[in-house]
Amino acid sequence: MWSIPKVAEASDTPNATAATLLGFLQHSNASGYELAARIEHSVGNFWSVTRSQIYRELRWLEDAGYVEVAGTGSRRRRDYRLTERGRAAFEAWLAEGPPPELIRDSLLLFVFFADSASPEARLRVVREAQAKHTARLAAYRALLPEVEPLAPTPALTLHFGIMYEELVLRWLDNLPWSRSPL
Amino acid sequence: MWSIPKVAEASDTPNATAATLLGFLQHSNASGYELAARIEHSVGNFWSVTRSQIYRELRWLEDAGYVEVAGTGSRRRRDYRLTERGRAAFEAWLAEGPPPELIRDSLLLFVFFADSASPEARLRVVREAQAKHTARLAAYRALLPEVEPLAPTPALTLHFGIMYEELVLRWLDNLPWSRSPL
DNA sequence: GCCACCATGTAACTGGTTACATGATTCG
DNA sequence: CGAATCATGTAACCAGTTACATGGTGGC
Repeated sequence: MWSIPKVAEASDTPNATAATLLGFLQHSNASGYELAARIEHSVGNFWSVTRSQIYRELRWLEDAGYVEVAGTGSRRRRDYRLTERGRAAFEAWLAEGPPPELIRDSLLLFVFFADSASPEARLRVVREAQAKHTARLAAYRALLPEVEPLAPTPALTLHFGIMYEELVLRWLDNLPWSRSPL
Repeated sequence: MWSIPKVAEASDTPNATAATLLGFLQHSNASGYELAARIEHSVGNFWSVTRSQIYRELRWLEDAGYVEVAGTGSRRRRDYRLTERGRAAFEAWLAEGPPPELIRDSLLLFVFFADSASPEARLRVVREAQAKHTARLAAYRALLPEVEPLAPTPALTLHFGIMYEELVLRWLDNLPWSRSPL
């Protein structure tokens, strides 16, 4: 028995982060920096992407022929344009659909182990989480009337964000040690 | 101006995954394999940890003096015991509290871009997500009566899971294309 | 006694984050 | 004009996932 020789076939399907870039390049050309800025305030709320990643993926996308340099600016700025193949790759990514996701939240980890934590720590953690999530909820609510008329489909994710923050706050409120003053 | 010489000070605070191992070792000694099994069905629902990681962190924890080999079994099995310093490190981790987490969910990414997807893809994605989350919800509900009496604090995370799955299902149900038969 | 499966672990890769570098621009 | 800040990007590190390896065990 011989092992099947492994053809080093570079995968040609973009990962979710690369696909995000393709998605944003549909509308207009942009540099990595611009993409970062646009992403941060929209998708960034539920799909964090850092600039480092963006540049890496842009290089990869260029190698794959999914984007091309549309122009170059001062300092080392390069603007990218979506190619036809890139558009197709984006549509293929959409057609495939997202893999099932799991929650991954260290606040839950803390609560899981909360019996081992001091009452002070428990209370402080809950208070901090409440502050954080209250702020996010307010930010999402403020955003909604701006976003919804212009972009109803993306706004569906904002609705999710709002429902989620409300849920977390309800849950925090009902933690047994969240009311007792130590 | 000289740059400050960087002392290669290996950080001594465990990351959340390592802390999880310490948390589980509080009750009883265990091998990496056992830890993996215990974690998978409890914390694993909201803090996924693979065996590879576990072994890496165990080596690190041993180097740091937070766990020690308590015995060795067949094949290369090694059972670990929490040390006093390890217990202290776990408590320190708890006292510090979790960093604020962000949602990261590619289903939301899909919905964000859903205007570019085909109606078939939209419908299929929603249906698959509904199936997945319905199954999880059922599993959590089935687990609750077992877990809650024995471990009420950990069960709080199960409550969260249930509320979360219900929320996702509600949201999916209300997506504009989720009802229309294409 | 061998085959299938379970227990146990390592290695390699991918993706995400943090830290750093450096060229323009604005403003007091 | 010099300092602060913004725009742009690279490099190094860390954590998570996938794929592989190998030693025991229990049933036929």
